[in-house]
Amino acid sequence: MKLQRDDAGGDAVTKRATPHYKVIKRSISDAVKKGDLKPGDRIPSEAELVARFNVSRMTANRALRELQAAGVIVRHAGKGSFIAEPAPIGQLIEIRNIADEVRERGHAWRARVVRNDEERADAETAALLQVSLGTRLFHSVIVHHEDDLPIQLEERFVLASIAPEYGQRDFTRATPNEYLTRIAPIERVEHRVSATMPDEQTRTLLTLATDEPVLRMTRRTWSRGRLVSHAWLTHPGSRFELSAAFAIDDRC
Amino acid sequence: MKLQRDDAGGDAVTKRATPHYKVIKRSISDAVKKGDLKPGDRIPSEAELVARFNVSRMTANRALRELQAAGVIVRHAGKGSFIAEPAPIGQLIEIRNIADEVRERGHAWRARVVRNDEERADAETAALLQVSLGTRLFHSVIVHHEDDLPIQLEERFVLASIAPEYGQRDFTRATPNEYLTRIAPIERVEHRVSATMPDEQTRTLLTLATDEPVLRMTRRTWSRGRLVSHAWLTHPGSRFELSAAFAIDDRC
DNA sequence: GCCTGAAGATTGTATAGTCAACTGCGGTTG
DNA sequence: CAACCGCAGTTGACTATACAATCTTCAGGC
Repeated sequence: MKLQRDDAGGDAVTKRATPHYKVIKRSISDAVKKGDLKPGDRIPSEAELVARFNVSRMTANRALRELQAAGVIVRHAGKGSFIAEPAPIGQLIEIRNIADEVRERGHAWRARVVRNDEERADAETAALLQVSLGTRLFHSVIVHHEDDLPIQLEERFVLASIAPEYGQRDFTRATPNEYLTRIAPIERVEHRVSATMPDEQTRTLLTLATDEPVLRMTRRTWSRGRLVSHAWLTHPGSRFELSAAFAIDDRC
Repeated sequence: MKLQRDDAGGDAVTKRATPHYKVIKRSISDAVKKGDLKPGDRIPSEAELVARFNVSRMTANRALRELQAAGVIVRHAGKGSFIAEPAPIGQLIEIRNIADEVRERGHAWRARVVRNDEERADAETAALLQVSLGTRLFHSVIVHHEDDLPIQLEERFVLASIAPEYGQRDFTRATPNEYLTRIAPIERVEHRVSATMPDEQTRTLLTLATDEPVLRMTRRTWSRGRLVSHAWLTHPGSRFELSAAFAIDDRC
């Protein structure tokens, strides 16, 4: 007695039945969105879903397991499944690759390499990269343009041992970020964003007005257990915005 | 011929076997981290995993399906499974509730409510909330302190119809954000972050030095299909940083 | 040479059942 | 009364099998 994929409705609609596990997922996350189910509420057990939707337990299990992975519900063996507290930890903002972002807006991305030298870590840079004095580093300064308008100043320090060819790369074609993510699998990234007033050199390179503040992002990346790169990404406050949208639907 | 949960090793270790599907997931994501598998590489099919790990196809399927959900691999019926491109869209930054954040740092959170009035939408606010002129709104201005030091100015407009008690709430105890997320299920949130110079009132309320820039976050939230709140969250550039760390391990 | 169609590989979905581990409850026992 | 035991409900992990949809490959026919 096999279900033939059109069991639920039974009437018209021969086009394409939605999978059973998705039907169950939707029925629950819709109830959450409508407010019928609130955080802490108990939801039907797998056995009850088996009876109500006429599916096997594996199918009900898959629906609930995916809802748990999405953070919609929490489950506990022996007790049951319950609606989760709503995203207790705040929202997320997306940080993109500057070149992709510019191109996606339909503009041309251009980069001017101000410097790209190999040097030995002094007191300051050794602290930044958590290495000992004299460690070989690359130090690059690049200005990124959107249609000839400078929108990002990138100053970056990279461990020479992890990226020996960094000094020879042509960063007018692909960003250091693109190069580094390709040669070294990134294990961890840390971002910090703050608003400051630029120093004289930054003001010149980004052609800023005298009173214009900048949005400065500090990005550190780890690979194979080591901190491999430290970058300051500086944007004119007037010509750049970090932005992101987050929709609950993504979780269902 | 049932496997008794200690099949793999067979020798010591009676403590607690890791589930088979997790063993498979780790073996693949470890190979990605070590660099043995690179983006675009083909990984064993479900049938091959069945043979290699001596599990049923459903178990191999679960491992691969979860790796796909995590964005580690991409799968295509008829072709096979392949290592995904490395997070093609950038990293994510976390945006937290200001009160939680302050408390987590071990400091006291305090709020001063500068105003919290009901008003009718004028041209400017009607545009912000995408409503018609004269719609009833609440308009609140709150200064958040970390141990008596002002760290956030929150100016917020809220649809009165969705939160009729907003004007009576005591926001020195719980933030508007906490209140709103409790009474209305949030469907969508949009954030924009930029660096600007503050106006005179902002400078006064946050006790800023004359040349100090601010980090301004614009947050809009939707509930039940409507834009219900528009907020400007303004931080002194010198006393606040958005930050976030992202580890690949989270996906496995 | 080129189109067609069959076969095989691969993933997607689903069923039916098993054993294990955890939780809460009620009844039994000391 | 309190401690213990066992049972029912629940989730977690797994097996074995089945059929459908999609894609590749290759042989056969024109």
